[in-house]
Amino acid sequence: MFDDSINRECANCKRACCLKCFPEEEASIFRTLTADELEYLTACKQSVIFNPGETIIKQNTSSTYFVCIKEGMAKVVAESMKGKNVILRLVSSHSLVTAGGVVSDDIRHFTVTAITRVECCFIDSSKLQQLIERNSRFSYELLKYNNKQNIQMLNTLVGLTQKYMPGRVADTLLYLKNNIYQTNPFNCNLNKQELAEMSGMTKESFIRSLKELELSGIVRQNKRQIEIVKEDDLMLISKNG
Amino acid sequence: MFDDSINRECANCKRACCLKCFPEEEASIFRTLTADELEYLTACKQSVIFNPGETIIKQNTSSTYFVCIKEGMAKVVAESMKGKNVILRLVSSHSLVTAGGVVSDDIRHFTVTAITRVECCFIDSSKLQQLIERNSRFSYELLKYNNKQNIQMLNTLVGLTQKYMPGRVADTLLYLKNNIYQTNPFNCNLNKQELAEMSGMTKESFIRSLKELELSGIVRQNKRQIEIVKEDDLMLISKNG
DNA sequence: GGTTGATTGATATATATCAACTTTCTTCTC
DNA sequence: GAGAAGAAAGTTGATATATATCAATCAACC
Repeated sequence: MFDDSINRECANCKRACCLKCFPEEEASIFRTLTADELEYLTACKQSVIFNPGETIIKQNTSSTYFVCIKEGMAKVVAESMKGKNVILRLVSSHSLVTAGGVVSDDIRHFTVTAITRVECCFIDSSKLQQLIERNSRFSYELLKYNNKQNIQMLNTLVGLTQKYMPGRVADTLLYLKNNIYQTNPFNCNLNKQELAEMSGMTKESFIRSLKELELSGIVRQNKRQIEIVKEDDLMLISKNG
Repeated sequence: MFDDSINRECANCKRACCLKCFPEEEASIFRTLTADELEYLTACKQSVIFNPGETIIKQNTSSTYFVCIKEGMAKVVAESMKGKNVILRLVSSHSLVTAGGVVSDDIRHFTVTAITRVECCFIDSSKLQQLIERNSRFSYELLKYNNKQNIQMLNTLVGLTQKYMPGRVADTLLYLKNNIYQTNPFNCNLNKQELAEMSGMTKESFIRSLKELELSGIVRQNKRQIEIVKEDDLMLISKNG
């Protein structure tokens, strides 16, 4: 889709300046920026590559950067005591990741870890503040984006606290199909531990619950490929908790 | 603190126009507004009074208003299927309540119900959008406010999904003392059912868990008055889940 | 005196934990 | 590049436990 040579150049140089990170066609927050503003935002940004398993942002650390994912997939994790984690959502290309900080404080409120190889850019968060000053449409989009995440988090909260395991597993599967992979038999690049952390349970419980769905003929799985066979039934399970 | 006659007038007239709703001394989002902008925002706002138990905002309904609490206390509730609710937070004087909508969509994502007698104002949400256009500091504060709520929700999510009952009860009690009543033996105007809904459990479980804390001498309770006797111990329980 | 909220007890159940085992992936060696 | 050895991930079963549910009693309050 993009000029490959530019992408490769961008990936290699430490202080890349390619605007391709923010494609105009995308329904991105950044589409509200003028060429000048985009130039300002992306000048001197740091392009970094992470390998699977590497930490991109670490919870409870202080930072004055925010991150834009250019390529690959990462998980947004809330770490609690005793290594019990909750995966809040997955982020991929063109996602803006502020990790809860940036505007309210400089503390990262969750950890972001690469699942696949991730190409991303670190941009100084003060630039965001400058742009909010200048461009009200940008502020508005940012606010909208924030709000959406808030609502998503609300739904996650209600789901995790009120639904039984089958409902939570159904939610995770539907989220993966509809929001992440967007194909039906999808090749899941998350392990069972991670899927369990998305569903608020132990991996053993997740496996058992998923197997139930398999035995009912609602889903099919082969290694890491998952197929939702009876989506209506799965949605019913999601709804009835 | 305020001129009583104005307050009374404001409470009585259906289309009140008093600016006292947004006191300058308060650390309010509205302090960033100019006199003109504040005038614009508050002109023609609807002042309404709700009795305890009455619904101020109803989840899943569409609305083009947002609410400012002038006086009293209300609970922000996420309703799930089968009457299982989660109380997300309590709001009182000078709280801005958008119920998850306003900027992203016009759908209310949770219910707001009066606990005490509540005086509040309904303001057209399009005005908010106008002010975001005009005043970047206001946008910034709004964004900050949104972010804070996001982080609070995150903490709630992690607490409710990862902690055992004693930890969740401890969280609720500390929240009430530190953020809501701000006195130590506080007179709680929530019933046990509501306290349970704040802690993600049934009322029976909440009562039992609270009694444990009472028997350990960590809290004391007399009717609806709750006193936190050993705050350090309670914080430890909150921390260790 | 009846309705509502609070409390306690007995029991059921969803889910976690622990442990064993199997499969798949990785890496090293020849 | 094939096969062996080791590590990691996945799976299954038995058991423990946190929490919900149901039912009954008790206290408070119009």
